[in-house]
Formats: sequence, C-alpha cells, structure tokens
Amino acid sequence: MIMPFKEMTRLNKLIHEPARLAVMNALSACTVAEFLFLQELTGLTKGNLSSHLSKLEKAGYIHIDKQFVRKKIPHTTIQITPNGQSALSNYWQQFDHIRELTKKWQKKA
Amino acid sequence: MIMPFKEMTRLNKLIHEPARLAVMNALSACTVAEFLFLQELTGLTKGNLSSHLSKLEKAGYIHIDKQFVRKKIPHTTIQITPNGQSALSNYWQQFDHIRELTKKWQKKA
DNA sequence: TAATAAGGTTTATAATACAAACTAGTCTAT
DNA sequence: ATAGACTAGTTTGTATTATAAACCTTATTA
Repeated sequence: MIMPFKEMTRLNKLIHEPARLAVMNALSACTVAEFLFLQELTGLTKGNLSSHLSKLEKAGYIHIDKQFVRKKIPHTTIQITPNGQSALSNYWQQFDHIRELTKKWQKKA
Repeated sequence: MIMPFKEMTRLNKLIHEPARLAVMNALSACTVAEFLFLQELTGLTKGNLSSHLSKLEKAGYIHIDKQFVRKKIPHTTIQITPNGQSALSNYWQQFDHIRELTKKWQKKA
C-alpha cells in the first residue's frame, strides 16, 4: 500500500500557504487582476498581499505590471505566468492524489 | 457567486501545515501510533516531528503518552483526541467546500 | 570501560507571515 | 495656495515558525 504521508510533507509550500493559494487560484481564473481587486477577494492587508505577491513574482509564478494612469496614479495589474499555471495545476494534481490515497488508507487502517 | 478566497486564507493553519497534516491524517486512521512509526511514515527528522507533536498536543489535538519499557527504555505512543478528530474533519470539510467553489469560480471567470 | 546505538528533547537559526508605519502623489476645502 | 485627507502600494519591524544540529539518558556491544 502506497502511503501519502511523505508526499504530503513535500507539497509545494510556496503555493500551499493559504494566502498565496487564494491568490494563485484567483489569478488562474483571471486573465489579469488589479491589486485592489485581489485585496478585496482575499481580505488580506495591503502589506501582507504585497509581500506575498513579491514572493510569487520572485518564483516566476506571476507577473506584476506597475503602470501609471496619466503618468501619475499607480495602477498595478497582476497576471499568472505559464510557469505559475503549471505549478498550480501540479499542486492540485498532487494534492488530489494524496487525498485519494489518504482516504483509502483511512479505510484500510 | 460565493467566493472561496477569504475562507482559504482562514484555514486552520495548525492542521494545514504539511507535516502536521500528515501526522494528523495518519493518526486519525490509527487507534495508537508509536513515535518511530510516525517518523518513518512522514520522513520527518526526530527533532522536527517532536516539535510538531508538541504543538498538536498543546492544542489538544493529540495525546502523547511516554512510557518506559522495563522502567528504562522510553517508548512514546501518540493518539488523536476527539477534539483532534473533529478539528481534522472540519478542516477537510472546509477544504473540500473551498475546492468546490474554486472549481466553479474557475469555470465562470 | 570505551564506543555505539536507541529513543527522543532542547536549543539555535534562518525563514516566514503579518500589520504598522511610511512614501509619493492627488484631491478637496478653505 | 496650502493644510488635511485620500489613494495605491512598499518597507520595516516583530513575533512566530519550521527545521536540523546538538544534546540527554539508558542499554548494548567490543
């Protein structure tokens, strides 16, 4: 019987963290999202959202575009990258697989 | 349309953390488990497992019983508590719910 | 009796999540 | 025209955390 527990401890933690999981899932359904939209969606504080976004960008999972409306007002838009999409779907695939095995293991044990 | 992203950021983090998620799921299928068995199951180092167990115990999710074989050799057994069982099943319920909503949102958006 | 092993715990450290404080510019009221 | 409040974020400080290294106690082996 294959046991899912080692796999569990090796989940992609960059994505697994709840705030980032929320952000990544939201972004995977949007072609593009604004900073404030993401903030409202997730309920995170600005500072917290900002630092999570930085981490995702550093990993190459999202692309952050800072534009200036009429060259003055900052307006940040965020997109998921192909890299980010595939990391997210890998995460879900792995998670679902683990969950299946876990359920089976529960019944056997 | 209900959006799951705020709920996501509020998942029970004590359980959500991968190492502890593994431990809790393993324990929920065992009436009782030994320390070394858990270590092998999860692949965690002793120190790491020990500190995760302490946190789960402090939360009342597990019960740790330290016995001494022939009054000499330590032999630690671990059980999930009713409290822990219900926290775990709440976690999965919430997680599955969130996942459902997420899938629907993906399709709509 | 020195060395190694078993079964853990404690300590040290590096990374993290988070919010408070800050920045830079705009808008409004007086 | 300038004080005050607002917008859209970023940076900084802090408290918590995950992790492994070092340690402890007893038993076993050489």
